[in-house]
Amino acid sequence: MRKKTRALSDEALSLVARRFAILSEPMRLRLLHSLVNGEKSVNTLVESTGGTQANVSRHLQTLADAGLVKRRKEGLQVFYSVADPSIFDLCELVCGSLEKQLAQRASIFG
Amino acid sequence: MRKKTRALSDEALSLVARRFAILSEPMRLRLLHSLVNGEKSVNTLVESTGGTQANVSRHLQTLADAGLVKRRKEGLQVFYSVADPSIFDLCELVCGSLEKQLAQRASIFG
DNA sequence: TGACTATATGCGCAATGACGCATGTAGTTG
DNA sequence: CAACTACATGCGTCATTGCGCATATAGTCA
Repeated sequence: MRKKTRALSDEALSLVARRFAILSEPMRLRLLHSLVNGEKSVNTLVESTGGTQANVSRHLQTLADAGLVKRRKEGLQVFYSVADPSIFDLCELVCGSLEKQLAQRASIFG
Repeated sequence: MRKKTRALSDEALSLVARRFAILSEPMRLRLLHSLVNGEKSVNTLVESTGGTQANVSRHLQTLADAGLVKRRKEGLQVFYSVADPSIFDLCELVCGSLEKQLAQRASIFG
């Protein structure tokens, strides 16, 4: 081994960045959160998130393309479910970090 | 408690999304990776990442605004260091998830 | 003060992505 | 087949953001 940590390959970096980008949209986070207790149909998700049908569908497509959710068709309806539970670990880590930051800021201001 | 998980507030959702957005840029990930072993000056980071000075500076600004890195000025130079090590946990989680996905795809095709 | 170095920033361009609207497609039921 | 439902998608628009270029600022040294 020459360099212990050689320059990260552009591809690897792009993959990781892309994964974070998928999670950088409030509506997609909302959808994932709605799916935390199991699969739901698109219509159910539309109602629980308050988004338009078109927008919800597109975001679900994005999540599915990234492999974060799974699609299951049953008759007229399509059910989506979380394919990669590690997403929630990610969100918890971020939330914890944000809480720490807010707590610090709060202590600064009083 | 009425609803165990009430609709996530827009503000909270935006904060989390914003945090993910910060991490969704390859150059910023590269910068953070360069900082894994301790603080570095902007010039050092320019060299180790291969970016332009202006671009590196701006990305560092973005990371600093988000509270992910700390700024320390010493004479002419400015040293940046990781302020929130949980970032690396995030990246490892994502990498692990991506590896799993790739392994699955590989097994499908071969 | 003036020259030099290290870093930051204003500006313009190009690419990306989210959204709404309308429409397309698949499946069900009569 | 026609009508209906659930979902997907093409298109146009708008806002955001990354980048390069040039320039500004801050600190050092002669």
